[in-house]
Parts: sequence; C-alpha cells; structure tokens
Amino acid sequence: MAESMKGWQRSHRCAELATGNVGEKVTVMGWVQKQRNKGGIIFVDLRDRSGILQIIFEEKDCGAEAFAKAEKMRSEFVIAVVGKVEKRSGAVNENLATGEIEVRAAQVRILSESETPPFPVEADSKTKEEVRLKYRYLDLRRPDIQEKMILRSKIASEMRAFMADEGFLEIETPILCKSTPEGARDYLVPSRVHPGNFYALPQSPQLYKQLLMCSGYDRYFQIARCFRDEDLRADRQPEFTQADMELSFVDVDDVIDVNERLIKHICKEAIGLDVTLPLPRMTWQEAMDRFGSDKPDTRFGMELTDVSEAVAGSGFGVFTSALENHGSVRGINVKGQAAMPRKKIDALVDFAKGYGAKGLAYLSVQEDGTYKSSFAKFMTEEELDSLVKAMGGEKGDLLLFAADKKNIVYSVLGALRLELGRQLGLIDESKYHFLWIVEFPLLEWSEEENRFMAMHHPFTMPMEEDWQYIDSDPGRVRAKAYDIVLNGVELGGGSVRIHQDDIQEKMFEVLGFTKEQAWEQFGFLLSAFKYGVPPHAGLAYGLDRFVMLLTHADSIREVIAFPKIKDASCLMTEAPGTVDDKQLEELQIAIAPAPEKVEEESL
RNA sequence: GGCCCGGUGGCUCAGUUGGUUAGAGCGCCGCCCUGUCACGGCGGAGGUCGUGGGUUCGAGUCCCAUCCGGGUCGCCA
Repeated sequence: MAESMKGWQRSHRCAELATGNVGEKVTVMGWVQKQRNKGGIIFVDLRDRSGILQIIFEEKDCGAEAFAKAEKMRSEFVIAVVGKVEKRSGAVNENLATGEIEVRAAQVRILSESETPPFPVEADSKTKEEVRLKYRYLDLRRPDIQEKMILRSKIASEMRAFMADEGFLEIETPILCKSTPEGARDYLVPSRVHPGNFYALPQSPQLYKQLLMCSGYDRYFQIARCFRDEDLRADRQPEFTQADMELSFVDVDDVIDVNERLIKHICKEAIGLDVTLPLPRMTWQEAMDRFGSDKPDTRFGMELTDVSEAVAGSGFGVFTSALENHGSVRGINVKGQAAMPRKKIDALVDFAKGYGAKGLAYLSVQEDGTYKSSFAKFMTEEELDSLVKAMGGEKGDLLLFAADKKNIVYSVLGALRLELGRQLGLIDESKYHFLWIVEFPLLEWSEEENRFMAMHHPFTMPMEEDWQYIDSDPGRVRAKAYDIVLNGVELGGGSVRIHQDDIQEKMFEVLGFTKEQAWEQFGFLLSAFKYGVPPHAGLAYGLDRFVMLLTHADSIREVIAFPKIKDASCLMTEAPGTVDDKQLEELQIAIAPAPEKVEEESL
C-alpha cells in the first residue's frame, strides 16, 4: 500500500548526513537498495542520488507496525524514514561514505512498492545495454550513471558561468529551420500550414550564429541540440548537444585563446584536472603525415614514416606502382613485435583491407639481424637495409607498410596505429592530451560528386597567403579552420568565417554553385552580409563527447539520459512509430508502399 | 548497404568431437536468525536454448534464412 508523504518533509539526502549530525532527528526518503533481516533487527540500505545510508529498525524503537513494514521492504521500494542519526554501535563500514553512522527509525512510510527490477540497480552493471536501455529509467538510477549525469550538469553550468564571465550572451536559435542539402542528411518536419513543405531540424546553429554576429551581439554562446540523420556510432547520436560559440572582430588566435581558458576551467572544475596552457598545435598536414589522422591520439608514438624515397627504385611493384600513381609508401614501426605470429599479422592485413588497403607489406628484424619479410625477394639487400634504416628499425621490430594513394595510406596506417596501440596496451588511459589541429585544407575533392567540396563548410575563410591558388590549384588552399582534439577524439571544431562578399562569391563558384543556387539556399545570410558584417569566427564542441572523455565512458550513450540505439530508434519509447491516418491527412502526406510490394503488384 | 562479434531461467555466464531428465552464481519465493553491510542457515520455484526451416536415429551444439543488440567501413559539409 502506497502511503502519502503528507506532513513529512525530507530534511537531508542520504549521504549528506555525517558524524556531525549524530543526535539529530532527520527525515530521509529514497529507494531501498537492500534489506537485511536478522530476525529481531532489520537493516535497510537507503539510496538516493547522493549515496547510501543505513537505516536500522528495531521494534522497541519504531513499534510493531513499522517493524512489519520494514519486514516487507524489497529492492526499489520508495520509503520515508523519520529517525535519529546515531553512531554505529556495530562495525563501521569502510566502503560507505556514511559508514560510521546510521539512522535509527522511529517512524516509516512506504511511499511506493516495487516489483522485482529486471536487472540489479547497482554500479558497474554487467547487464547488457539492450536491457538497460529498455528500462532506462531504472538504469539511470545506477550510481555510476548518476555520477556521469551530475558531472554533465556540472560541465554545462561551468561552461555557462565561464562564458558569461567572458561577456558571451546565451541566445537560443530555432529548432525548425530551413533545409540545406549540403552536408549531413537533415531530419525533416512536415508543415501542416504549408502542405508539401518541410522544416529541417538544425545540424548546428551555424548560420544563425553568424547572423547574430551581423546583428552586433559580438559574443554568442549556446548549449544547442543538433540533429543529423546519419548512421550512428559509439560516439555519434542522431541528436546530440553542441556547446556553440561565435565571436566578432577576432581571428584564429583569439578564438583559441578563449577556448583554451574555457577548457582549463572546465577540466579543473569538473574533474580537478590541471591543464597546462597553451595547448599544443599541429597543422593538419603534420597530423596526417605523422599520425595518418586529423584527430591524432598523441598519448603514444608509433608514428608514420614516409619511405617513398627509400623504395623508389626498388623492384617491388606494389611500392613502385603506388608511387607512379602519385601515391606514397609509408610505414609504422611496431617496436618489439618481430615475433608476432603469422596469424596475428594476417589479422592486421585484413584489418587494413577494411580501410581500403589492397594489402599490407611487412618486414620483421630478427634477433640475429636477418629480415623476415613478405617482399624481401623483390628487393636487394641494400634496398632492404636502407628501408629498415629509414624506419629506424632495430632488432626485434616489426615494420608494416602501406602503399597506395595518399589518403588511403593515411587512413590505413592511422587506423592500424590505433588498433595496435590498443592491442599492445600502449595507451595510458589516465592521460589527457589536448591538441589543436590547424590549417585544414579549405576544399576536398569528392570522387562521388566529381567536384571540390568544402571540408568544413562554404563560409570558412581561406588563409590569405593561399588565396592566390584558388583557381590554379584549389586543393592547395588552406583554411582558417581548427579542431580541438582530445585523446584522438574530435572534441570540437570551428573556423574564421568569410565576411567579404567577393571571397564568398568565389567560394560558391569553386564549389560549383551558380549565383542563383547560392541565393536560393543561403540568401538570408548573403543578404545580411550586404548590410555590414563584422569579421567573425567561432567554434562548437560536441558536449556529449567532452563528457564522455572526462568520465571515461566508452560510449556517448553513457552520458546521454535517453539515447537512441544503432538504428536510431529508442528501445524504451519505441520511437519512431507510425501515426494516425488523420495526422497524415492533415499534413497531406501519403506513405508510399514498400518497393518490394510495388514489384509484386506489377508482376 | 558491406564486414565482424554476440543472443541459453529475471541478471551474468558454462555447456566438451551433436547423444540420456540443459548446469552454476546472483536474484526471486517460503521458513529461521537482534548488528548485518557480497549477512548467514534450511527448503523451493523458474529456462527447451532469439525465431523459422533443414541435415540427422538424435541438435543449445552442424547448415540456410530471418529477427534483435553491439563494433566498424561507407556515410557524418
């Protein structure tokens, strides 16, 4: 029987009580973690988001009726207890923050009973995520998840405090936006008032925040929900949160400066981590050359080495033909792994193929100084020697090589490096390596579209010194774009924006937009730019990822209260679902039959 | 869309080369216990092995299909 809490008011959270409260009469409310019935004495571990507190029931203190209630208490019952805080007369529980005290119950009410939960509500759950997400409201009771959600709240509020202090204004931007086909797939929302027309949910507040700069708000900040209808990953959800900012009258260094101080502040306040400023910076080119990635994990070495020169004249066709096709040959030195069994190497070759490699060449330097290699027979002894030398190969080392187009070599070796780093335990998980990646290419050639695409977005400012190449060699133009990387994860990114209309027009031209198309899609922005636009720049963090890294969670889902699963559905609410015909009628939307069905009918 | 991993009582798992009534721990239910806190003692219930089909004298175990969950590539300006 559920009882009312009428007349009772909670005085403390469970773990807010300490030895200093001994002797006080308190009222605590929470969930039964565990009941231990010793016969004439009953212990109940009471849990709320602060922690656990032991309640002791003895009939002489609480009376027969209350004792009977204590006897029937089961896990996850919600109860209220009035009693006195006492020092434990039994043993102290060292594992509990409140282990020296307990509350001796005088009165008790069962506010809500509970069925046996489908999985234990406890930290470090071993229950499979599928079950936890179906009962997310129970999962969210678990202390380690609560800790993460509390830290997430702390991070958000510290961000707000810091940004406010720096003169940023928090301004909300629309959720119902106009669809812009460049970039990620939009989530669409049909308009009832305008049948056949759709809003799009924002992929980011990008254009709005630029407009706010045009409007003179100078420093904008928002913790903004964003939506992208793309496939999910461990660190990608269809709806996610950006900590988004934009500043006027600034250049790259100004943005980096305020963000370094923000990062330092957050890390200190959230997890007590001291971050040394300034943070290291690396150009995109250097990151690719050394790590094969634009978001390198610099917590361990095993850097890439370009051995194109060393193998240029060799007889190994795989290497030379890659070079002839304007590719490159690069390798990584897996120190001390010369004895890696063939089976494991084969697994690495398969792994590399998953990233587009046609194969993986290897050479191990044996303890006696001889080489064991998949390609030794194609090269002379001197060629092999100079290759090993170029790789810094010593006795006991395993050298792995990829030869292909540059971007394939980068992604194969970049991925292989991370995989081996994990496998060999080279990564110190306690470290936090922040890194700025700067000077990204402005454009990226798309094989699929057969044109240059904006690497960041079409409003990214090119570097002045490279602008001269925009016609002759567009791929060479670097951008005033920057990413902040933490432990190999892209934490955030941003850029200086174009504020001159001649440069913007040229950008659209290079991207293959006609003037009409550009105005059709971005007219409101281009128009705003005609009325006085300040130079501006900004940056946005993936807040979920930030929290994930600071809490050592291995998936973004662990730091989002109600996440979606891999197919973008929700196991708890079973969204998305079908809707009433009436709703569709109002929207003038008809659902097309499934393609298979059409085929059957036409047969 | 491709590839990889997983699916056995409520939870976590074990199930040998296919072979009699599918096991364990936790949890759950009942009884007992006045200092437990991974409480303890005694007793008990609960699964046909994600689903469908096939091979076989016989399948949790082999094959095919399919569903569900995870990772990843593509995708994510």
